[in-house]
Amino acid sequence: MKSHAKKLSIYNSLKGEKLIFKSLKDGFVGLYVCGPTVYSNVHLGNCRTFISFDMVYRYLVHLGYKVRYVRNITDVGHLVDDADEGEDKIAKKARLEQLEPMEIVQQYTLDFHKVMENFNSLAPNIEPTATGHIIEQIEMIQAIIDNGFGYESNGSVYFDVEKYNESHPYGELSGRKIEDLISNTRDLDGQSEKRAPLDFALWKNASSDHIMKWSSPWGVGFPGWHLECSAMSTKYLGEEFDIHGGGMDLKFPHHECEIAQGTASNGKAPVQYWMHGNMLTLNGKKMSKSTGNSILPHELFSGVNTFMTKPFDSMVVRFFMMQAHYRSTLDFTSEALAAAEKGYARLTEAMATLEALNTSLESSTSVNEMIESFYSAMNDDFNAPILVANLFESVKFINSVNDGKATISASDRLLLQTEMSAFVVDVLGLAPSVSGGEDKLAPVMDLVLDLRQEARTNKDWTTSDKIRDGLANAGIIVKDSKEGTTWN
RNA sequence: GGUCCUGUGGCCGAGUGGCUAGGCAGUGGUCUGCAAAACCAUCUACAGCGGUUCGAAUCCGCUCGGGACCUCCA
Repeated sequence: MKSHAKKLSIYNSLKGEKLIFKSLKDGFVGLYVCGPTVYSNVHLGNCRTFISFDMVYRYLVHLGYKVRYVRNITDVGHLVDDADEGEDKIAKKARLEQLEPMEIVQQYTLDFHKVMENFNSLAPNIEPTATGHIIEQIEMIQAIIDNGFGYESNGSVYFDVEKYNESHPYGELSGRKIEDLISNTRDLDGQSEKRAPLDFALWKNASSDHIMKWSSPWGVGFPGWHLECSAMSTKYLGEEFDIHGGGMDLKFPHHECEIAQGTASNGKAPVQYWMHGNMLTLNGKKMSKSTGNSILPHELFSGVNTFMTKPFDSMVVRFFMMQAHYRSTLDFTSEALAAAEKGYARLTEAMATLEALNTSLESSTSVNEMIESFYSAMNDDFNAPILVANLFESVKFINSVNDGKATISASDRLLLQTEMSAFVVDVLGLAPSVSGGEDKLAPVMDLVLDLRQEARTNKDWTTSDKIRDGLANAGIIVKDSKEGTTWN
């Protein structure tokens, strides 16, 4: 464990303040993140949350924690309509497309994995599915019933929110009072199976034509949505674990229900630190599948979409996201992406420059201080934008050394190289994209640039510029400097 | 309607009771055969009105604007 690990503070949504992070078990962190519902392609807004927590995971690992990172796949259980006449999203989609539910699940799970890989997001240690944990969910429901917080009604089981609220505060995460919730609940049909409108489903009775269903002590049915996360986080991380993350929009009711379910089933609040990532906006509005205000990753990479003027690389998009704090909304525009693209190029070029930098006996600036600034940024609730700003201070320094206006010692160069790479590649997860086929191109470029250099020596500017412009048309930028000519 | 968040310069975004993040764009230089890159310098800010304070963009109140949740949502 790095000494910096002791200084990490995290904004805990439950307390509403930044607190020094202390894991339940020294050196170990249990991290649970609510994953996607695989009933359609993940859009960029979904990706932001997962990328944010990928960064969190990466930094915890960088600090030396042994992290068990669990992120679920929801492949059943989201009710499309009001809970009383609910139909699960996956089942609905399956009916529409005449497919097996698990076909839908497979298709979009693969898509999700591909997209996350594109964004250089690390796979979680465990990626459990809701359908794979029906037994665990049934057991948890039984425990909730046994403890007096759940009741059966017509083959369905509901969580008794008001009963729970008598002994535990319901709404503490989202800052709601139960009286307000009751008075603000929409009108429901009188024939509700629920005792109270606030009660939420733990298990839903399935009608005969429902295609995803399982046997349970209460009859054939399917689990309620909120339950899977409780069951799976308990199974893999324990009744109490360190960090639970997810999008801001899941705070209520989903996460509130998780707290209630965990507490009702085993008497303990499950989570130490709740973390919520903010929304990605498009045209100033939350990105959302249902409203159509969303963009898919591949549409962004290919440039085929109505929002952006050109295609953007996945690493540029990731860099762009890292320039905003995870708790702030981030607005997605073509102009902002283009700015990020240039900034990212500058950062990666400086890192390449650093490797070849001439060294001196001493450094003209404190490299140690620079590196400390990387840590202090990230230790302040994973403040990636400050880290990026501090990295650019280093970029400036590197370029100054390259210009002969500043100096760096050999040991500092090595140190800076190691740490910049650690923060840019390992923590921010920015992997300079590997372009294939360069092996064959390199000798060709050597030849072409050789010919151009001959022309330049002969002051044959027409020929040398023709070569440079021609290469530029092919997407290869040639740069001349005192040390020679470079290209990319 | 209820609860909560937010309003920063041309754009994106940090931050915070006094020391004007950062990126992109702009302007003027240096360098260069010319470019590009880089470096140096530099211009646009803290929604409005009032209050607290020696001092507020930062705290408080009001007004106006934007957003989220309250129903599936990352």
